[in-house]
Amino acid sequence: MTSVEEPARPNGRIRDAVRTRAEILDVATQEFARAGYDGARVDEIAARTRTTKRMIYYYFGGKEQLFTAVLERAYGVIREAEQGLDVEHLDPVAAIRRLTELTLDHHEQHPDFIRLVSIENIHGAEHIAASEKLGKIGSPAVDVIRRILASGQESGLFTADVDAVDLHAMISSFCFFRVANRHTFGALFGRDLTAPDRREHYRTMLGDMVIAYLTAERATD
Amino acid sequence: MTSVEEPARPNGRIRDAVRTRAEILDVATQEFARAGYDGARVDEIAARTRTTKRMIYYYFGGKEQLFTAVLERAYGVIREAEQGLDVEHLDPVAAIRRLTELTLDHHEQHPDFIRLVSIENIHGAEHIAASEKLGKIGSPAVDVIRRILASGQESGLFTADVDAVDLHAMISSFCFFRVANRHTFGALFGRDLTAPDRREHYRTMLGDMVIAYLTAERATD
Amino acid sequence: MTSVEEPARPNGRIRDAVRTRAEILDVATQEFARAGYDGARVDEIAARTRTTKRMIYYYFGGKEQLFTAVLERAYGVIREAEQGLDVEHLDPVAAIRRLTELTLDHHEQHPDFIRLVSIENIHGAEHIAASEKLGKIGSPAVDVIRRILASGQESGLFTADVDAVDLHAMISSFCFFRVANRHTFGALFGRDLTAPDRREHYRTMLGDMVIAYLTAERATD
Amino acid sequence: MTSVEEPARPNGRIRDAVRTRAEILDVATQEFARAGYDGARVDEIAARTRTTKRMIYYYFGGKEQLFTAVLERAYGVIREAEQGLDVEHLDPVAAIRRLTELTLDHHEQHPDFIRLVSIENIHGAEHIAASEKLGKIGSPAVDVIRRILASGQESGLFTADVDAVDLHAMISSFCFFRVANRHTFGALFGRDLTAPDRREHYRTMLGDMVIAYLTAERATD
DNA sequence: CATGAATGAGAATTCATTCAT
DNA sequence: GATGAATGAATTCTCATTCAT
Repeated sequence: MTSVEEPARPNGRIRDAVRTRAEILDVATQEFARAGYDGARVDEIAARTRTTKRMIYYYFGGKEQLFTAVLERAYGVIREAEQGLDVEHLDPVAAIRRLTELTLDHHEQHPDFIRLVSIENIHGAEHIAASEKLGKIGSPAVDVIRRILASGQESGLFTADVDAVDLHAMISSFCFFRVANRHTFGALFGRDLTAPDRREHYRTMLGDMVIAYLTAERATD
Repeated sequence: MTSVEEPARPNGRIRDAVRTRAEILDVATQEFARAGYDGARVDEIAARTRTTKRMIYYYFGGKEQLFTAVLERAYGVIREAEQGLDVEHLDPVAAIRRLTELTLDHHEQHPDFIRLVSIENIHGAEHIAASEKLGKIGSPAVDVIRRILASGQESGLFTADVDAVDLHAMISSFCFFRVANRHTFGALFGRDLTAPDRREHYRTMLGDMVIAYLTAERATD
Repeated sequence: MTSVEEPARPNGRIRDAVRTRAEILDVATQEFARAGYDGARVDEIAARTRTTKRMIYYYFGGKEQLFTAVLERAYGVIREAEQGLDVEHLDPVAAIRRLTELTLDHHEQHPDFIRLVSIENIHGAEHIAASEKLGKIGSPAVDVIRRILASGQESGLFTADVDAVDLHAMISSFCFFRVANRHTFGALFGRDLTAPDRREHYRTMLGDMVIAYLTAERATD
Repeated sequence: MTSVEEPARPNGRIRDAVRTRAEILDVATQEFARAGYDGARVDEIAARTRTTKRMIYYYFGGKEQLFTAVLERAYGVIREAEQGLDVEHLDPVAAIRRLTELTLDHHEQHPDFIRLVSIENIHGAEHIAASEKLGKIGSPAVDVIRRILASGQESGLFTADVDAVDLHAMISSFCFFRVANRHTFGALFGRDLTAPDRREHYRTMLGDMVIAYLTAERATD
């Protein structure tokens, strides 16, 4: 009889399989983010990996599915980060300000993710649609916003009757644009939206705007 | 002002050349916007034109230059539209609100332009850099904003010490995001940011936010 | 007669081996018949089996040998059926007619076998040549024909001086063609040679033809 | 001005195009006939041609369409040959005998065509179905048979009430089988159905059989 | 100015087979 | 006996670009 008592831990080969898969995803993320879906080369991805092109097909099935897997993992990372948001102990105004700052920082720290999302939009979000993992996953950030808004509205601090998803869109817009469109914006206006010495400026500006909006005096309906 | 009038009576061949060039640009705009730079096919562009593929090379030199020409024309159209902005007869608050509305409408009406800009950003704005026409062209909209801000600040209506380019970025962010990222946003949050029956909602929301920001009560520095 | 009985009580493993082997052959038969030798996929065969691809190599050695094994078993089935032919108690004319009918029926009932034979002919019968089991095995049907012809010629019923192998070829031709070429024939002539409601027609037609040939009045040489 | 008086004849390049196309078809016919659809290699076909693999895709679109074009031409050749059948000046019996002989000869002379038809049947005649040229084209041979049968039946020489398409199937069966299945038949029965010194034997045999069938004494219905 | 034919270089994908356990 | 992971070598197909006229 062969040894049946295999350790519960995966053996070396399986462990390698997991690592190889992750390595392919790492490289593919960079390559897709760098060149777009059609611009990325499976050959190039393979070359920058310790495995062969053949393994990409073995693990993922094809370029399309590889891109989907890249997206899935990228969104997963974002979700994890959002789950780590810890702002609800602050008062509503401070919480929103902190949230906008963290959102801006986070976008700045993940330019590849931003690019992947731009690319996926060029392709009509078809990979998200094809993914089982990525159907309406919502976002922890929206949940956080929803709770802060409820708290702020209850206390009368927030006068705006704004929806959490819409506010999330509003906040994300600037954070996303700042990174995604920095090349054309820089080229056309000569201003680098992601210059480190202007980061604080934009963090403040975005926070000011959102807070101003939420707390503005409003005529009684 | 540059001469907008075409020279009187170009002969038939020149006229055809102009028309052919325009036709190629029309089709190429759609095709690049649809599929991205690498996803677009020169064959496909040619096939949807009354001329042949050879003409694309004759007129533009290659795919790269064709894309640059597409970008140049697209930005030109935007600039022309911005030059038509007529809001300075309004009081600063109304002017800003009107400007945000027009900006939002304009983005919605030009999804292909939005896509081209996303695509150009994926490619690091290298075509803008290579273009002679598109160096730091700025934008008439920024000039308009600059003048409104000056007026509003002078009159004390605007308390914020905001820069015109930054405010332009802020306004554009939401308008751009709403169109560019509508696919992923819709897929992930189940909300169509460009649904016609929500357009008014977003116009108001964006205007409210910008106005709130500009007019917020501020502690004296 | 060869021993048909399996050895008493093979142990479980052997039994499994026998069953696994048979299962692979079943699936491989379908797959080769469906797609041809080169069109068949070892992966596909394995996937439709309860075992793995590795087992195919373990049991058969490779795709080539698997196909040979499929052929060997298919010819074996045919031979067994032919051995069951029981027409010699009939008078020669009735016996030939019955034989043609059974042959026609049998071909119709084994379209996969027909396809395998077509495929093997495309490959110049190289697998038969490579097989130890399939060297000039002849066919029980030919033996039956030989005996009927001898009887018919002896009694003067059959006037034709025909060879058993040739007559077998003649009978098989139509039965084979009717199944093997039904797709092209149907597509080109709009007639389905294997339509159930025409089966009786073709059985009669073939029998008539063979009988007419064997019993035709002939000038004395 | 450039010379407008181009000769009505196609110029050198076009002429080459026609020749190149024909050359590709020649080689592809051999290669597909030799190895089957899946066994054939586009690379191999290209290598045996004066052009490159790229041209095969330029001219035909792909392997599938190339095979279809090969089939179309092969069937075209057959039809042309059948249109040259000149047997109707003979009396019905002689005409049928001559027709069977010519059919047998023709199959023997076109083994590649036979193989292509076998291959197409393995693939369910899908390429014929996809071809615009090859939909129910029927066959001139059937028309000839139809007229001979009518004449023979009218004169009372032919007693059989046989349909022309069925008789064509019957005659073709043997001619086809003799070539298509010669490898397996030879391997299993040790008889070469296409041995030159047996050709006359089979021509006679087939003619005898068909004539016997058509002229057999029949009980009055 | 205009055009159909041509193409080199490369791209994604597949397949039978083997290895480590 | 049995198995999932791995893979080298091919295979089909594509694409931007240029040539001859």
